Amino acid sequence: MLVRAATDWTPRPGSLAEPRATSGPRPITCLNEFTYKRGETIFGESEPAEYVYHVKKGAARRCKQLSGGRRQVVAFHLPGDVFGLENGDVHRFAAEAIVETTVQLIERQSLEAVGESDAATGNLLSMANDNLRHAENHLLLLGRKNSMERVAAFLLEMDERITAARVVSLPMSRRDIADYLGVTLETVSRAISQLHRSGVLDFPSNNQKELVILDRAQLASFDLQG
Amino acid sequence: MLVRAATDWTPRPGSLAEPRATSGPRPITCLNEFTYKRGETIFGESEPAEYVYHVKKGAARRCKQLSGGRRQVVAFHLPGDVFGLENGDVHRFAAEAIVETTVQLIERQSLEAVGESDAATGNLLSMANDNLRHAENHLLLLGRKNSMERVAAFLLEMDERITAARVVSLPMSRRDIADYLGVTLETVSRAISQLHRSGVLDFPSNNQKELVILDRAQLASFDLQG
DNA sequence: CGCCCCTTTGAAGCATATCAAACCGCGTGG
DNA sequence: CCACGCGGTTTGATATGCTTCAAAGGGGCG
Repeated sequence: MLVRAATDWTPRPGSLAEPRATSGPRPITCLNEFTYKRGETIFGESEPAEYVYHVKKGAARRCKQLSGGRRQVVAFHLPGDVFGLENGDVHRFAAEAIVETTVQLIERQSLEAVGESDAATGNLLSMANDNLRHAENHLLLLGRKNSMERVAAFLLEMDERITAARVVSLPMSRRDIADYLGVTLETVSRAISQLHRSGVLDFPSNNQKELVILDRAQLASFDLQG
Repeated sequence: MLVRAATDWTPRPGSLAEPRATSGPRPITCLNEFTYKRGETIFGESEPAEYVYHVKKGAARRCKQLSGGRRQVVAFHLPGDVFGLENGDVHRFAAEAIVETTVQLIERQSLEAVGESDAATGNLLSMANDNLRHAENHLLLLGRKNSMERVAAFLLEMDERITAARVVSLPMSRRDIADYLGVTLETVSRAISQLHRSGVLDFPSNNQKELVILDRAQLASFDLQG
């Protein structure tokens, strides 16, 4: 097992006064600056995404902590950058100040009202955000998962999307899968063979593009959860 | 050197009649279906992004060919998916039909007109697309680059963003860099040391967070170009 | 000055790439 | 109908790049 990442950086729970804790309507209408000290959490994973952040000074990292002490930093945010805009209503990654960092907070609602006034544009934005979410999930896979975790994640993804009558019909070749997962086709093949031997999946027809997942729970246990 | 990807799949240049070749205003106003055969290119890298594609049947891959025969598939698109919406006016990845695939073509302009009518929403969309572009570039890095290429790409990115008077001031630790690049901090350190020994960069002060890039061209040559 | 944390450097192990060959389903043509 | 060839897949053996484990250096701050 590869364990490549940080365990020693400690977000400080509840160390912040205003921006993280509030939930109701706030006196701020649009702009407001706030300064975080080195190492402080700007927002945590799964926190409500109430603000969008505009970096004025300093630097922040946006990242996710995975099991096994692994961490993936998806982006660094420097002065001028805007971050924290989410598709859903919670942040999918944590944001932390790398050094003392001043951000301008923008209420999300003030942006949303505009976006939703225009259905067509709202759809465009929603599409872009869907793509972004997929890309960011894939960053975790490519950055921090080993080959078995990658293949398990892939099969679960396909299982969600293209199952017809319990059988997953993969249209793409092993090479396509490999290039998607950032490994070689041999590695993909070996992982699938191992899952077959473990009884997690089976090949109902005599071709390799159709498979049945026999033990979804065990397959999920091969994947890594964020 | 790791060479992990495909060389044998061959997009067929100019094999398509209508959707790829046209440039002027077209009779299609909004919807139009088109079917691609297995292996056909739906659009190539750097082609004008005139349409957005809605998959009706089949499957497509969106990918980029890198030097050294490496390829990264950034996404598979299955029925119901929409793809091909770009921030700029060219496609940054190629799209190819994996099997016989029917897509609904939507003229990009018909969407854009709406988006730009609303400046605030246009900005939101633009922000989301900026994030998406960054994430997709990072997918290439995490999926297909070796450690030296990753570190070189990182230094070039930081050089563009935080150079003050020729000196690049990195606010983040080696561990942060490592978790961003999907390697260990030791690997980052070794790569930077090697670049130092090669005369590509130097440390003007006696701390490791400030560095000067002496030979930008050589540094770029350590990176991998898509 | 001395401690602490971060970084660098070294040595060894391991996961995955690479190289190679066998296997297999499938279409083709004899 | 079967031999043949072909592309894709599986499996095996070896190589290697990066991780892991370990320890030494070095700068900043008390």
